[in-house]
Amino acid sequence: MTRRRGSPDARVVKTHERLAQALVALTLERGYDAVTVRELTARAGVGYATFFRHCSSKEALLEQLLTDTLDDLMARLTPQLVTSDLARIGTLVFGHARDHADRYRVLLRTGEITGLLERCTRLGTETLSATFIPKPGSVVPFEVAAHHLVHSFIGLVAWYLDAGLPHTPERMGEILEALILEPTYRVALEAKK
Amino acid sequence: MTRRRGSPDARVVKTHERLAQALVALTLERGYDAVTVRELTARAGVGYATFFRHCSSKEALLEQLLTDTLDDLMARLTPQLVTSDLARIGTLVFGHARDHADRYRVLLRTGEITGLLERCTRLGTETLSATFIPKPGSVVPFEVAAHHLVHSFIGLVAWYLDAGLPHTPERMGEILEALILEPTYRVALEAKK
DNA sequence: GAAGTTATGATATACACTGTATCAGAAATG
DNA sequence: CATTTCTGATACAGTGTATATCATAACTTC
Repeated sequence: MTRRRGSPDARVVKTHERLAQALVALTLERGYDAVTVRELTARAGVGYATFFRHCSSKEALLEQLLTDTLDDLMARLTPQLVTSDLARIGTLVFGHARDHADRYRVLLRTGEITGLLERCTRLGTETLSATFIPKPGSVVPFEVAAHHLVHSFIGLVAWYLDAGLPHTPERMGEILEALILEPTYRVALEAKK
Repeated sequence: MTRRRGSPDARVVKTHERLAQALVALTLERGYDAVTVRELTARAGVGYATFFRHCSSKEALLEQLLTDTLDDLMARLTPQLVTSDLARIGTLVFGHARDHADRYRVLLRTGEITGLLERCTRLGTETLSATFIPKPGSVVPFEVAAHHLVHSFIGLVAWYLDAGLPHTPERMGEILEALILEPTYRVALEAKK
């Protein structure tokens, strides 16, 4: 039974951490599909049956990894959003990706499984709608601009990780601004009055 | 044994077509992972063992679907590339996607499995390198620009299909130009002299 | 159109992985 | 320290993969 509040059993958190870490490591080694639950538990140093006491499936573990990571990222991002300090968002995201590179690699590489793009697009569209309105007469619909912004942002993060973190988060923030944010704003968006 | 040349056995092509069609249909219905080879052969009206005489696995069938589709697309695109008629590329690609919408949906939805992004990035980078050089002093490296171009292009095609083909290929070509091609060229590329 | 070649269908089988159940023992909480 | 709860080990049924075999049907070539 899950404990309601206060003190989670130390064994539970330890097992969960080991499983998540093993999933990341094995996915990077052999690819997500090739990883079996038996390998996973062996790598984690955990009994086979114990896995199913934590997750209903391998996908559920990945799903929770995404949720945890997104929650952590949003906790750092939200303060910048309320102060409308949009310029720093790029730096923060790329810094977060760098700090959790392996985890990000797994989540981005198995993005279609976790529904990462859909969830981020929803977040991004809501954020955009709060700050911008469609630019009148633009050839680019608002919906397309929002999708493009999120999708190419994620793509840039994925490239950053695949390329082995060749630049600082600040530099990547500048690239993001020049290649994606500024053009999208200029062509399709208008600041809310 | 595979025939060397001339006349491929009519049974082979029929079986292969049925299998490919069944894979597309079932993937759109239940999702790629949920599709089993048994379902596949049942839907295709083909014996179970026959599947493995054509493909080594479900992934191999998907892989071949991607190869066939990319070959067909490139055959239509190449003439435009040599005449440097880059403006028409967008229209051609979106038209091709519209004409083979279900197949595209499957390939884009399972992109990480088929390695679609990697192969398209290679193609796109080669094409770009033939026509453009890095813009001196740009904050955006050539490699990043090439990756961005291809990745966001693919993302726009994927949106087009998910949204249910709400615009004409010509209109999508204009959006592509305004949102992706023009900004990337302006910020990071320079025409070869 | 006939002969020979080749793919197919049906069936059986070995193997791998999943997900669940059980139970004794270890570890954490209060 | 006593009780609760998690864990490890093991067994098991169910499902899906991949291969092998053989009689039959379909196709190509001449």
